[in-house]
Amino acid sequence: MTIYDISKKAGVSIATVSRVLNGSDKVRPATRKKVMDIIEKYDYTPNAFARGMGLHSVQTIGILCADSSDLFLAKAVYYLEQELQSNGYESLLCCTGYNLDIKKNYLNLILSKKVDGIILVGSNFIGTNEEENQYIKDVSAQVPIMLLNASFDYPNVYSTLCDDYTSMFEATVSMLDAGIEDILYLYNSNSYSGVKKLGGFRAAMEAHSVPDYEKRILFYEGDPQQMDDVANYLERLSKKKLSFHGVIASEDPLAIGAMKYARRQGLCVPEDLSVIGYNNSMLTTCCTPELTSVDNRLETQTHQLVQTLLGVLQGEEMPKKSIFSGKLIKRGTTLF
Amino acid sequence: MTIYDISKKAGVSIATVSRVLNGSDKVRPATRKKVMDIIEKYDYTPNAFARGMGLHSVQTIGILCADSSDLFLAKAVYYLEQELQSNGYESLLCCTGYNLDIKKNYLNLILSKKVDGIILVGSNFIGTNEEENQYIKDVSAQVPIMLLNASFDYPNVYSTLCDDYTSMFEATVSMLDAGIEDILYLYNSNSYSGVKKLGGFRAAMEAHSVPDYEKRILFYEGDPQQMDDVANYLERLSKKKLSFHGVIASEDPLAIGAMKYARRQGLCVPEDLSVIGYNNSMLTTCCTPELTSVDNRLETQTHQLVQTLLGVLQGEEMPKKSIFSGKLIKRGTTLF
DNA sequence: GTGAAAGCGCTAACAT
DNA sequence: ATGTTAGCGCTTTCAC
Repeated sequence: MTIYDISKKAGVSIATVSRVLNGSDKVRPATRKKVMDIIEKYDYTPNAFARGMGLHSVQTIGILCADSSDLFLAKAVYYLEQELQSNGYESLLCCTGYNLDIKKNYLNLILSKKVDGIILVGSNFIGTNEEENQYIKDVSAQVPIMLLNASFDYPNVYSTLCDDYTSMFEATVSMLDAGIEDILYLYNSNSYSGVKKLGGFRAAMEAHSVPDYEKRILFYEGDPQQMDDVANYLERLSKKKLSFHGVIASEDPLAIGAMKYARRQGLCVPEDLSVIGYNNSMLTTCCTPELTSVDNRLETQTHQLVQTLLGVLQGEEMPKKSIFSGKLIKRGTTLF
Repeated sequence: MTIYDISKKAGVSIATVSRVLNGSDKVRPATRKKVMDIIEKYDYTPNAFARGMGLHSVQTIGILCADSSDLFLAKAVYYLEQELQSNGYESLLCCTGYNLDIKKNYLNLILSKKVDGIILVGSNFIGTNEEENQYIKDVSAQVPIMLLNASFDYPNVYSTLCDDYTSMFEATVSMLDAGIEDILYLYNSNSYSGVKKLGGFRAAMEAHSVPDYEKRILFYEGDPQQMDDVANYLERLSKKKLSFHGVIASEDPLAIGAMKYARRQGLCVPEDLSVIGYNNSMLTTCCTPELTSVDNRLETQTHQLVQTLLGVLQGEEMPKKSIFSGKLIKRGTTLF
């Protein structure tokens, strides 16, 4: 069923059908109804490809994320999808994995679909050196690039993020103020936000003149979602006489791993060990005691990101960078 | 930059460029190289819309799921995406929400993109009466429909699922055999698999001649992910003198809610209350004790689904229905 | 207000 | 092995 079939059945030209389809006001109501009836009767839907060819925009946004099964990313994608949808945009999702070359390919692939803009979800799309980020510069020449939870200063690139540095700084200070100085910092990513968080932690330790804190900063290599493995890792560590009475993790699952470790060691949380997670995911309320965690206001972020994008697409001047402060949600794994 | 520009610069016809682009073997290597060089030099990417118009297939599969932030669905989507990708297919994801009309719209929308097949993730796409499922019949006339975790017998509709009936039957029997008869069955969906699970539970109760079990079958109306609310719900219930020493839930979060309830009441899990969840999600290892749960072999399912789809697309005759048995993963919330 | 006709960029059948 | 050309289904001038 094509526009020709419909026009024939309705006794009008294809131009008129097209006008009805696109809501032009230059169609007599009677004609419109006649055409609409046929369209509905035959359940006709215009071919998106043919349509996209003529059109400049097809009201579609490309969303790239490394792993849609990650709790944080999945939620972000969901919010974005909903927000875009309610603004009349469709979204095209690609899960790229964490490999740089594959990410590049996907970016080009999604670009060839004539998307109006691209959202990169998660800070893992931004590398630390210029060369790594070249592919973003290239693409930004064609469509606006929106970064969620990352920042990159370049024309036509817009960033929306949580102030992870300050959030982590404050979370750390809370723990220090509670008298815990031997804090283990557990992280698993050197992404943009990963670096910021670590920076915040270090700054807090410096500000409190904690001696020798670097030895308690640990990069966890494995899959953080395997919380038992995280616990194993910490057990091995404690045998090496590295003592700690607090754990701050860059992600909730790592924090849960620390809680598992504590349980195995017969340590009480929070009396013997305080734990703070990050992301305020649903995991925080699954464990006992419930996990104190930093909320990075994901929903606020996604909302703002889409608003900025819509503005940009309408040619308005929009802020290049929107930063929201995070918030420590105090639950049962901390005494303060 | 179009195929015409490239052909001009390379001094060949557009047909030759097209052949190079599509990897035809009827191009002399020298010609191919000449064209490729130009393509790379100008960083040319063919227009996907123009391409899609000519082509019959664009190697794209539409994936519909109600809510990509649901732990189970997110994981399913992820596996599917990876599997399709490694077989040379792209995927187009839409999150539809749970409203029937919106789901229908999305189906049509995704169809208009000329996808080669459509995967409906989660049993909430299949209703209990014929009329609800009409939209699936309509679409199946055009492309194969793959159902994950649901079943619907109709031409060109293929189902891949876990034998939820038997899995739930066996899980229930395990608990009954352990001497617990007053089991609370907590569920929140009357979807295809929801109905199967409940059926399995009932059958087990019948088989053990448990009296009066219907009064302990409870439909939870709220959002199961809000586990505190689930606990509240159960507290209200226990005040109404409904006693139970076991909880079987149709989803892990509901089971976690039950564990929260137990803790508030000062009940020990599993000594005073046994709990079984469903889906074997990552939540099962977040709580204490860890949650016994039914594993529905999601990865096996998604693998099989994609294999079946690929077969169908190649015109092979494939099984209309693939059923895998689930498995009870015993952890700390049960004594058996 | 409506129709005729010229593209949009590509694929594929056909011709050479 | 390569070129020519007719569509694919739609949008959008430009006439009427």
